[in-house]
Amino acid sequence: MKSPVRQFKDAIYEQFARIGKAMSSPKRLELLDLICQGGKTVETLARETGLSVANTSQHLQTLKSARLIKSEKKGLYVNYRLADGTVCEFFRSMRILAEHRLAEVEMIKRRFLERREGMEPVNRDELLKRVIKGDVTVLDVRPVEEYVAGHIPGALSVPLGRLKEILVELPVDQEVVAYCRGPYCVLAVQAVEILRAEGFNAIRLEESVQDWRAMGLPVEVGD
Amino acid sequence: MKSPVRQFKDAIYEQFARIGKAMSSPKRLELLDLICQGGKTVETLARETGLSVANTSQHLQTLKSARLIKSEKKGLYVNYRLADGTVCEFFRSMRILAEHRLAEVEMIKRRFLERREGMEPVNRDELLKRVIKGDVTVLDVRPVEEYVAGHIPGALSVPLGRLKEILVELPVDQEVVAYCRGPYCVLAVQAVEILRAEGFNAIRLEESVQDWRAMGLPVEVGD
DNA sequence: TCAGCATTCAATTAATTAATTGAATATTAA
DNA sequence: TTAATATTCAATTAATTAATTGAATGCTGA
Repeated sequence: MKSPVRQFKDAIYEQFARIGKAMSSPKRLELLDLICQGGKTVETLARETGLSVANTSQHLQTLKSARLIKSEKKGLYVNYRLADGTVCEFFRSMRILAEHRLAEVEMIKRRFLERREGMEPVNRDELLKRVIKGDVTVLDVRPVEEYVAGHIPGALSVPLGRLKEILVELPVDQEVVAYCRGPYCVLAVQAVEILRAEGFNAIRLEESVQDWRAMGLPVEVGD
Repeated sequence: MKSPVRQFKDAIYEQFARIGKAMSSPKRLELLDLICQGGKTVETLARETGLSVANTSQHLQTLKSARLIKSEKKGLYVNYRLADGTVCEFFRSMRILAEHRLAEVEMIKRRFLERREGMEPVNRDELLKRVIKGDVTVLDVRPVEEYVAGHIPGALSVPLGRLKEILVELPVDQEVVAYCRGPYCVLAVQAVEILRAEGFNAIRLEESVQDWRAMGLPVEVGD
């Protein structure tokens, strides 16, 4: 028979572990990361992650039962969104801890990016300063909904698929900075490749809107 | 065949999930929480958590392979300690997220404490101010090693087991504040019970040294 | 009311993980 | 060298979890 103190501790740590369990599956983390960019339907999330819809739905329910996300039925679709802004901050702190403690993360990133061009070392603080100052053209290459849910002030919404159509409207004399969902999203990498092929002086900003917000900088909502 | 982008994402989120997996077991979280208080041997950790030594050792190796803790052989004993102060901060942010999102945590705590006395509502900010100002007697009722690893400046090390011997040395006119490993550790609760039974005006500080540090307050190391 | 669609549920299989036990290893002191 | 002790390893069992499939539910517009 367990002592009351032991029962209490077991019960408490079991609760804490609900968060850990929810965040112990790679696919669930990918889903959560996507949901940090704004509410999404099951189908959208399934498409983005390469999971089956049924499997996606199950993972979402796991996240939901850990109270990390909420769902809301809108007509035919179910929209999943973060339960709370603090969940996004927590996910970010997990990402940062992993980057900090697990050298593998940096290795995987380097191995992936080294074949792709446009990834020469950039002075990130310097780049951020120029973005803040507004003397570069900033492109948000995520889907429009994510731009609407929150973007860097002054950024133009140019989803990757529409980038080519829009090229002619960009000022040729100004540097172009593309950003997406963060360091592990490849949309901005691809955007920079396209822009450079067209002769633009383009560069990628690794930071996401969430990083931007975490740095205490203002985020613009809507279009 | 998976696309290179998918391979990249799978690899990255798999790394993130290492942290989540390590933190998905209640017992492992309890071990990690204990290690946040300072380095400990396998045996000590096994005793504190009620796990078998072999089982404790296995959990510790899981935490170690996620790079959350480090081990160091000291003679006959193996000492496990945090890999990094940021791990403790991360654990704390998980605890706070759980408290914030999971109403069950508050319920479990209330249910446990309501039978125990000395838990009437306390103005926590007010209490903290008095502790900071130093016009109360502050007792650190954790084991001595934990006190040595870091304690609230001005606190006296009085491990729970030795509290009764030391009672006569306490000033009777001053309020006594006891603290331990945080809100889910019961040492300070028990200390307050003993102190009150002896006629002291005693109160529990829920905050741990880690909370104290996180609030930007100084922590004293050594004795 | 019916057809079409998004999502969830239920059942199955495969894979992973926790706990237990007893043996093995490594260090220290006799 | 040996005995004692702390820890880890290896093997087993029980439990949990992920992915898959096909059926069920529930909403919308015809």
